[in-house]
Amino acid sequence: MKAQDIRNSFFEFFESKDHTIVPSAPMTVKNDPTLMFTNAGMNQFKDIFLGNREPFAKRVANSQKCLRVSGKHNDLEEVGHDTYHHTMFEMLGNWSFGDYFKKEAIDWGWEYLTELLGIDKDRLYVTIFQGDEAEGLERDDEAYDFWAKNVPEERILTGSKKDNFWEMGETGPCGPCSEVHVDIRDDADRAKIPGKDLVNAGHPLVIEIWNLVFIQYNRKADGSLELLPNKHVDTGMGFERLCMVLQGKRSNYDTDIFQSIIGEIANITGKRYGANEKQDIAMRVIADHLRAVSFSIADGQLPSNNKAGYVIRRILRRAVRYAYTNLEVEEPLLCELVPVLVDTMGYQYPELAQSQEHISKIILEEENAFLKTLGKGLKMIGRMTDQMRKENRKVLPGDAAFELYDTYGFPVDLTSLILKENNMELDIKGFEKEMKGQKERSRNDAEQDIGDWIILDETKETIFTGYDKVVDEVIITKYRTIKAKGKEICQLVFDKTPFYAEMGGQVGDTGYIQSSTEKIGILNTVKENELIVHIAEKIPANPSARFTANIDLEKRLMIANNHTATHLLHYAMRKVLGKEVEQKGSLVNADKLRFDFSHFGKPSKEELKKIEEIANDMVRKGIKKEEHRDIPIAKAREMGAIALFGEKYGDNVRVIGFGDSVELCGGTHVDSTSSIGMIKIISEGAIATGIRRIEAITAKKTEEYINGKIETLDEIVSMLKGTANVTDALGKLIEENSNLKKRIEKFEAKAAYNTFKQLESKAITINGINFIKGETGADSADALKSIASEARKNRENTIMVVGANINGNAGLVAMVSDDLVSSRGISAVDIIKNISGEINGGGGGQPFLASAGG
RNA sequence: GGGGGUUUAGCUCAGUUGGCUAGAGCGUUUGACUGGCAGUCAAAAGGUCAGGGGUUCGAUUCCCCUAAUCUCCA
Repeated sequence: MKAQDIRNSFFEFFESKDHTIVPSAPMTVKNDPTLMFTNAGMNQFKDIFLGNREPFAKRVANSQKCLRVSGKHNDLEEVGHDTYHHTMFEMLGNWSFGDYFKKEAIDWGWEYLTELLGIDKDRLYVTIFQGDEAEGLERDDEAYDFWAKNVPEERILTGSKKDNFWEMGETGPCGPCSEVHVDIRDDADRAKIPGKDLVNAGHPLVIEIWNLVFIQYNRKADGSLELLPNKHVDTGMGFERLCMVLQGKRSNYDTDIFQSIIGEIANITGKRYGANEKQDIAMRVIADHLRAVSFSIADGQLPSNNKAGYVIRRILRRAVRYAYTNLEVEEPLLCELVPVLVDTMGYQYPELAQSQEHISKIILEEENAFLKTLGKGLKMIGRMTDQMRKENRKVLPGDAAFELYDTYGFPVDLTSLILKENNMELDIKGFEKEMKGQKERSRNDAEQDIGDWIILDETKETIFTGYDKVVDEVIITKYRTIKAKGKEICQLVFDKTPFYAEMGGQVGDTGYIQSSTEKIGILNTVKENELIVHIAEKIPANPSARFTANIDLEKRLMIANNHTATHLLHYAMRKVLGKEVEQKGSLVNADKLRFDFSHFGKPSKEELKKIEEIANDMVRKGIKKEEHRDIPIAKAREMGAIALFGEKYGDNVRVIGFGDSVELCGGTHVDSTSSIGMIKIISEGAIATGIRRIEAITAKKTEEYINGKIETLDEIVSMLKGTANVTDALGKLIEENSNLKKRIEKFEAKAAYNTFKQLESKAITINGINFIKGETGADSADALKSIASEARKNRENTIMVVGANINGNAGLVAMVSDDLVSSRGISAVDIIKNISGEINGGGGGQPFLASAGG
């Protein structure tokens, strides 16, 4: 059975059980401070579990692309060394939101695996939660009973809290879970040790394939558990493992999902998979990481130097490192593999196929950059080993290796390898100590104390009224405080709010709320998943009061100007530069707008001018806003609305149109484009391969900008005595200036020579050495030095000391001609040190020329 | 978010207790050799030493701030 057929059979099975099949959410996560990447199928439903959003369907199933590389689940360092760890994987899942519970979840799970897929029942084991005394939790007898109807009792095992109690995080929904394990060893091995002894024991061929989570509790900040009113089912089945089982393989990497990629690696490198363990590891690493990086880029997360982007960069570099050491590949390799990946996965994930060219280019760029980093590191480590050899040392100190790693990004295992090749070793303990210190610092910094929500009102969803209102009557439904680094952040949630929460590049609103007794500033508004959270100055003395919420109007208007201008520029760019221009990110605040877009090559000045022209024509026409709220996404597409890849849209969307510019957008806009006044692009540049950024301003900011420019120009014109052609006049001036400079230099050199000559005529002889001294009219230390240099150029057997009044300070320069320095060891520095006391100063320099001041 | 590094000519980089009139290689321009090109030799142009502030007689060098960039940790 091909991978694609297996995926489809899952969808068809749960469709027949009245489930709605939904597409995978993007692998990159926005609006959730606790999560950078989707790491489980349930992420996109988190708000439903938390009770912040009503479910759109009671039963849902999907295949979710996941990435596990940071935080609680971090398998990165395992990947490649065994046959089943992955960074990116697909998770098949079925979900019940307050609908069916343990019975159906268990029955259907068993039915799908054994009847539909025909997995041998003798090879399956299930586990249930054994209970936990400390938590006051009992054994999950319910689950046991339902399993017992399908499975012989000796195949039902119990598991501890670690394996069989699932928690989303420190706080939040949780509950017991039941896992299905499969034993794919051959019969001889199975006869020797019974499979049930190997369940959850880390055996690569006795593995968990499905986890059924029964969410029935909520974990509070104080650690206690409370029963949820609505119980949910959350299941996850690792797709790659399932394929391995069904295709009769012993390794995930032997399935058709990975084999095409590995085949291509073998093809390019000329090495055979299966011939050599070290090379096999590298090939698995590369195949796995290629998927993670490519999908991430397709979802809009490019490799970069911090946060999520940095995680992606690290994955990519790990792959390059393995290619470099184990496969001896010293040129970009991953970028060559993208087409094969698109061939095998593009049908299920069209976003991948769409950005193929872009992905290849980005990866190529990254690979080159890292190969350069490696080259630098190799040079440094070469210097270190040379030094060690000289000093006859064999052990590289841990802090040196740490510096290589921490500051220059040179992988420590490579350091270790190179040392070994030189018959040296690494003080690994010292390295780890440094590493621990680094982690400590970061942890201390990140420490924060999140309080429980204090719930005043059971209203779940905040209604956003800010499209129509700027002031609204609200009540606080819940609030909490977060302590971090001695600062306290107060968060408020309302039943409804005119405050726009930071989203889609548009910054959050600020303003204040007021009751009959107090007024509290709102410093920012952010989204946590779907929850609109107001960051307040403080918690109100009486949180149950009624409040009037007021947004900062002036700021909101500027933001709206800039957001609408972004749409107009986007439209104009697609018109001028072509339809392949796609938005890759944007920032809209009260001061300016920033817009990143995909485009290869620099737009010409004329093109930029044309873009501005088209957008400003639309501004002047005073086009009225056309807004459609809550229309089906299919209809929006019919209207020609531009949607963004890597963005999660619900079934119903909001469409904003200004004339021919039509976009899906949740932001706030002006009623008529005339409010924008004028759009001015103030910068354009590249930020990554194939990605460029423009910045622009609108309305009053444009006026200020243009007036500022005109003022400067006026000043220049008046300085040039009102000349007609400023550029010509300036050009002439610059040329003249440079000619004059050259002439002055010549004169100064000549003057210096003359001064030298003049002083030389008064030279005296001491101990057979010509001695020249005197005060000069030089006005800078450099001029003094010039005079002394003339002497050095023209005379042997000479010592010279000259002085001058330089801006009220005494300046002295001493010169000793080269022959005296080398033959008699006389140093100008000694001379200058001796005499600088006379002028109350200090000095120094080289043996032949030294200066002092005082 | 925190730690460390980097920023010097168009490019790649030197510059060692603070003082050399700030250098090299490549590239550019010009000249010579050659039938022409490649090449070799010679010469020249090209620097607000990232920006701002401070210490000092004097800062590319030391200290502080800002920005960009790299890197590690979270």
